[in-house]
Amino acid sequence: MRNQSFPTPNVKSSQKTGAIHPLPRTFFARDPRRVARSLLGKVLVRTLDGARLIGRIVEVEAYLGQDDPASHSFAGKTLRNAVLFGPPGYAYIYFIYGNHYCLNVSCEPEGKAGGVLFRAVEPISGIDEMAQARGIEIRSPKDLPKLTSGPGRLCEAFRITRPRDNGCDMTSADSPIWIGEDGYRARGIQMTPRIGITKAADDPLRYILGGNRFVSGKTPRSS
DNA sequence: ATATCGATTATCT
DNA sequence: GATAATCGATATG
Repeated sequence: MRNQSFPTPNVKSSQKTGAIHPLPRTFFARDPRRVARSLLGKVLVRTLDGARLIGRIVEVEAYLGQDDPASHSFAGKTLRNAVLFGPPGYAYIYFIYGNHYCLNVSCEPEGKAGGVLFRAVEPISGIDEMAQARGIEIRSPKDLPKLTSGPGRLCEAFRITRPRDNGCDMTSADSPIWIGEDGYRARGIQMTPRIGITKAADDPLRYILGGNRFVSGKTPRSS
């Protein structure tokens, strides 16, 4: 049995994509809060083994660097977090809980730490490959969020690992992982506290497209 | 419906 | 030796 895309007679606007242009490095050379907000509605592009996986960014978190106790860069530069202190627009990938990888992009000018964590994307293209990478079967549209809703899930779906992908340039369409802009306009942006942290847990540094069903966490049900 | 828990390892104290 | 920017499974109301 193989996974199969189901027909999409009425494609939503968020799932359409025309020409995709990479974001310039200056986009990332800013405060992670502004980068995070600006990244909503952009697309994450993964090229691997001739396949192109695309997801629209619907949930991110800002990590501020040396002033932010929740940031990996809070205690200073180490081998692990070096990318966060380097130039903007590069992939910082870490391994967590003995199980999962998580993807960030470095922000701020070189020398100042900061990053944005990718928490969820809406699958746009390469759904069969994502399902295979996740080891799950998509039987209905209800199953789609299991592919990429959550930082560990999206890395598994896009086959992103630290040994292979840490430090890769995310501003070039020639990179295996990059971020692009396709004309889509984000709407309904909301801010909430970040997920899964114990320090600075109340700061509203999580940015989501409100109402988008691919945002991680419990799906709100109407009464 | 929510709550709790085990997996499994890089990194830092 | 303890912890962690998570996930999926299981238990319980």
